[in-house]
Amino acid sequence: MRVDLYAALKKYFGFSSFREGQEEVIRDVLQGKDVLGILPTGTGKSLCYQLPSKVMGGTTLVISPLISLMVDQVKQLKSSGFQSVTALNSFMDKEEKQKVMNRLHAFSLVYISPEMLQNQRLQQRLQHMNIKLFVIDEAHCISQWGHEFRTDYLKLDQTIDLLKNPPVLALSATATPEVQQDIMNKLRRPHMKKRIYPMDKQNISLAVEEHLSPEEKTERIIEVLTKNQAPTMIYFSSRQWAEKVSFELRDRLKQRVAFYHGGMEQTDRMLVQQQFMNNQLDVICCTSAFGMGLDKKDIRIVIHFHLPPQLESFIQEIGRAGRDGEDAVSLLLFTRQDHHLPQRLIQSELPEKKDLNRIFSFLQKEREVPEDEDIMERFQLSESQWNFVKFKLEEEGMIRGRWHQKVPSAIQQKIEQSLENRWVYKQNKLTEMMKWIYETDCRRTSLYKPFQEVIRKPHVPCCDACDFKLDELSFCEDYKEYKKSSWEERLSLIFSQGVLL
DNA sequence: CGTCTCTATCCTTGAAGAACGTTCATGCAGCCCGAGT
Repeated sequence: MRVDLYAALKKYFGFSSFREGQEEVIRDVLQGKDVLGILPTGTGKSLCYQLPSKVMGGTTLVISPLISLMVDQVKQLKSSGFQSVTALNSFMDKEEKQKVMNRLHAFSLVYISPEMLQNQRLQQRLQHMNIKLFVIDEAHCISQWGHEFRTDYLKLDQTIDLLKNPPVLALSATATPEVQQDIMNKLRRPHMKKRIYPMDKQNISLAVEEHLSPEEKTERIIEVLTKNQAPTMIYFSSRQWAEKVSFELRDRLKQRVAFYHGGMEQTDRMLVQQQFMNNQLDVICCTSAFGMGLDKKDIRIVIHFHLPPQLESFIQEIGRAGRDGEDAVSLLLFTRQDHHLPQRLIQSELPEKKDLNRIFSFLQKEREVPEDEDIMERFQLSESQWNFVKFKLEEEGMIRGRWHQKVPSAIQQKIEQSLENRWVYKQNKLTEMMKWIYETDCRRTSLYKPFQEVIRKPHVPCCDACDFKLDELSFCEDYKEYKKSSWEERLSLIFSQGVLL
């Protein structure tokens, strides 16, 4: 198929040139290749499937991890003139869903969650459609969330088969070679065309500091944010701490501070995010719930109050700073005890060997698989722990719906082995993170080395091991600009962004 | 000495009620039946 890509780009999107990587990915996709695209945030990953979808016709299916991401995308596309776009999700009422389902073939872009994709009715519907392209947005979720947390991410390969193997495009902003391989393995597409672009941020200075206690960390944050006033994110691994520190900061800083985590009401979450976007809040104390799909360009400071469980998470989180290309800073604060928290999180995520054995012998006796809640209650398992076991049993064909078999010892051993591997993997990831915080050589080099061969020279002071001194830093954002604007301007800003629900 | 933890989606298999499109499978015990000794 010969297409004038530039004409199409101009016609449908109004741009006259591509950003780095877009054209290469699109050409591969149009040639029907399976593509793994790792493009840095802000390069417009969505264009990589939106343009092909226009050119190829038929339907492009986009797997997306968050309803809010899907809704944003659909809203944005519709406002720029793309009509045949939809997002199937649980927020739709029955009627609307039925309506969309009946004319699903008429949509050129369909956004959907991996969970909903497992719906049998939907699968049957999709089987008889002309699916031209299967896109996985935020594809690192396959590797990062698929194994325990959202195991439906590991079932995508089966669905792709069911759809008679359309070309697959997996997109992400951060993936180590290891994660890239895992994505390809889990999709059972070992020969994807790799389009990998550097992800080291040349405008972020890195600093790590050891402290003696959480209180000392808090004092340090107050010190830094008193001197530097600019949009700031502070990452926590605990909801409680996020709230606690946000109250403390609210009392003692000039800046407007709020917290954000997954335990909050949807409406509160949206409110906080919108306020932060509109510069009505300066500092957000958040857990990892905040960030994916966040498109604020002028975040200047990202602070880590706790240790992320792996370097990938850390890189993703600091990558939210300085998307406008201007100078930004990452500061990680740790104490000698801090590895306990990620350690406990790993434990709560994976079952133990004895849990496995108890489940196996239970299935030996029982006829039916109980409801998820019942089995979790019975064996005192977290959702992730049961998800892990359940998926492994399904993968081996031991469970299908309500039915199950007695698990032969060979398969028991196989599952035990994969559990063991997973423990080792997670443990190693944490160790890698720990090693990095005690690193004495250049932090930039050691941080990005696992991701890419060549690390580019930063445009800003590099890191605290090189030439960066946090105490000499002085961000002083000018908030006047916003405060001056009239209520009409502010209102139109709010309307143009739109709100979910 | 005791502390004590993150991330999201979906309610899918219905069965007597209007609007194209589609249609399928699991494990196992126990029973019946017919063939071979």
